Amino acid sequence: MNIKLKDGSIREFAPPTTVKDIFFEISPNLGRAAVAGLLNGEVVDLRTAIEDDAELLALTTEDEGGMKAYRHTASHIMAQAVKRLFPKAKLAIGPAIDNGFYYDFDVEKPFTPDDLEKIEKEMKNIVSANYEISRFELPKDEAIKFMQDKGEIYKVELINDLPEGSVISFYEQDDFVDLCAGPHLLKTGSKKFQFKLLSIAGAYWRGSEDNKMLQRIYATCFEKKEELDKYITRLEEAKKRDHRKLGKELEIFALLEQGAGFPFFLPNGMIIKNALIDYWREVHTKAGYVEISTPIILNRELWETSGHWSYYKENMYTTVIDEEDYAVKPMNCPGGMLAYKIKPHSYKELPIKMGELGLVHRHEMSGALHGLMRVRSFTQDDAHIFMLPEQIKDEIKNVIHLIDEVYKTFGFQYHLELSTRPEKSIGSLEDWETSTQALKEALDEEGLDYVINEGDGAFYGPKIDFHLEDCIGRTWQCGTIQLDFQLPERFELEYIGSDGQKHRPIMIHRVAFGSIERFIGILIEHFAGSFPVWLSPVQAKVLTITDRCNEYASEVVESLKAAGIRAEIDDRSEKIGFKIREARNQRVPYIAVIGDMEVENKNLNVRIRGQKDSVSMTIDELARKITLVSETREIF
RNA sequence: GCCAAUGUAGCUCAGUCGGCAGAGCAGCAGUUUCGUAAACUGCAGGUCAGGGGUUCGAUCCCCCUCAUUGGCUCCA
Repeated sequence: MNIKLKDGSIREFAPPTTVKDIFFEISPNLGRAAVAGLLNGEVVDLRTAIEDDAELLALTTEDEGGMKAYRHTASHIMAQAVKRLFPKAKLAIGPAIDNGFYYDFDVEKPFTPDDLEKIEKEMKNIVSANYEISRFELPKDEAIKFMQDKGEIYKVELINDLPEGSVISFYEQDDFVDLCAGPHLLKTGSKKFQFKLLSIAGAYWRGSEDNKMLQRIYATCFEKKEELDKYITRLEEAKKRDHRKLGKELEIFALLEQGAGFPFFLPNGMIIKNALIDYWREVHTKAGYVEISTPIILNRELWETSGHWSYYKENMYTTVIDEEDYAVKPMNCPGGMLAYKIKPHSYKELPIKMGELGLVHRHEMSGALHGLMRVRSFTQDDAHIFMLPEQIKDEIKNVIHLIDEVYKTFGFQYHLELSTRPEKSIGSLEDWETSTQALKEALDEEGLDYVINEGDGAFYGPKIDFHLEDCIGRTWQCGTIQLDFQLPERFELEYIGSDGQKHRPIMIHRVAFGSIERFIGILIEHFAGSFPVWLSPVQAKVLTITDRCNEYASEVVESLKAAGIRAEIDDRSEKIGFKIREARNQRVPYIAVIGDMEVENKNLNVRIRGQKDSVSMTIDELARKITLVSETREIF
């Protein structure tokens, strides 16, 4: 395990043997440093133990394991506070999570925001009291009885599920005892906890909607006040960038109650959407794709062939017309399969890359809808690639390159995940093996890092997912490359090989944006509304200082428009400061101001977004600059 | 779908312990002609999400519906 030392350097660390044994016994799941553990039968602060070791200087809580112990101890403190205030509350689980922790409770009445304040206050009392935290173990039957006596039915269920003979540990602070694998800090006030209760939410017991819904309290927790503040500032920053807020302000899209989950795209939004589509076509044409368009509505027979009618029906919009069942497409694939089948294909044609910007509709659960990120109708930038088995690796590489090129255009960082065969799957083990191997080799040969998610693939084939990282560190799964063993079978796709025999092609689905609507949502947040020039709904705005300049200003706008630039005039009789404020709020990248001086000199005073000082230039200079920045899709 | 909260003017939000509904911004009409992030005056704008109930009277209390928001993956 690696330890971060006081001087910031990282070094390998073998825990002292006496600590090591217990250390891993206490926190088998962490596998990394904890802040507290057992040493010679006693709970100790491991950091002290480590500091005592001549070779080791410090184990910082920047180490994830350490932070986990903090957060988990904080969750116990919260549980204790809740038990004090609501003695009837039953405890479920309370793990540490990214940036904080939560605890699930079964309470008669759901918590209110007022309760949160009270709980937080009580937690602070517990921290101030600085209770010792001690650990004890019980055999399974006694552990069950212990929790039964306390009426903690959820804990009893948890213990029941633990394997026979396993060590069942409890942590106790003051009069509060909780079943827990640890690790924890030594005292409830070992360090002043920097926490803040964030929200109340319903959550099913063990995540299953068949179970009772419990009340979950989410909280954030850090070691240092500055870290907590930083995290809260980040949440606020994310809120400012929220695409739902900016989408409304910048008139990009609208969500109306007449169509929950069906976004309306407004003129500004359509400029962005069309610019993305133009770009998409440019990139795909260059990469040898052809484009098709398949119908939105198709009959039941097709969806039975594809399997959607039996497996996906509850998410599809269906209707009966002339006594025949129809469904609105939730995916483009079945139509794409039919398009391939329209004529016989020779091996010489493969690979065939058929792209489709397909509008799909899915009946998502009402509670899952979220702005443009989770909608019920969206455009997938889909493509199906039909190929020979020996073409898999190269084609995967081509797709990886293409998606990489697309993401770089927006300045996105991303990471890759490879998902392998799940337990329930179709296709022969041999097919899975060769195709998973092809995906791996493609990634390895490109020298790419990736995470492997064993058993996380689709039932019909392995896949590579692209997870975008936006500028405030959140990740979004967008691109995906999926092999599919199912549809070519179901649709009996064929090609004629060099042997004159019929063979089944290998097929992949892939998307780069994923959903154009969602991608726009991500772009809004990534750029905080300040889109690159090529996507900006208004690229240049011409502002007049007095009415005397209106005529010249109109000429300027006309010549910018003639150069293919999206330009607008603001010749209202308002003060220049006011007009500039509005143009800036609209995130217009080039603001040209025209007063008597500019009319006389036949030039412009231009403010470029993100630059402090304005510059003088001619109309031609501005037009050339915008055209260049737009064509190169520069980001600024 | 489930739990909870929310829904008042185009936007952001006050308000009514049940008695004719408010502000700022935006809009419109004037005035102002101004040099880099908010000029001034006036006008207009609402079946208080929709439906039902209780009441002399409901935007407010109760019920239903719709929509929105935070969650429903993190396993003692």
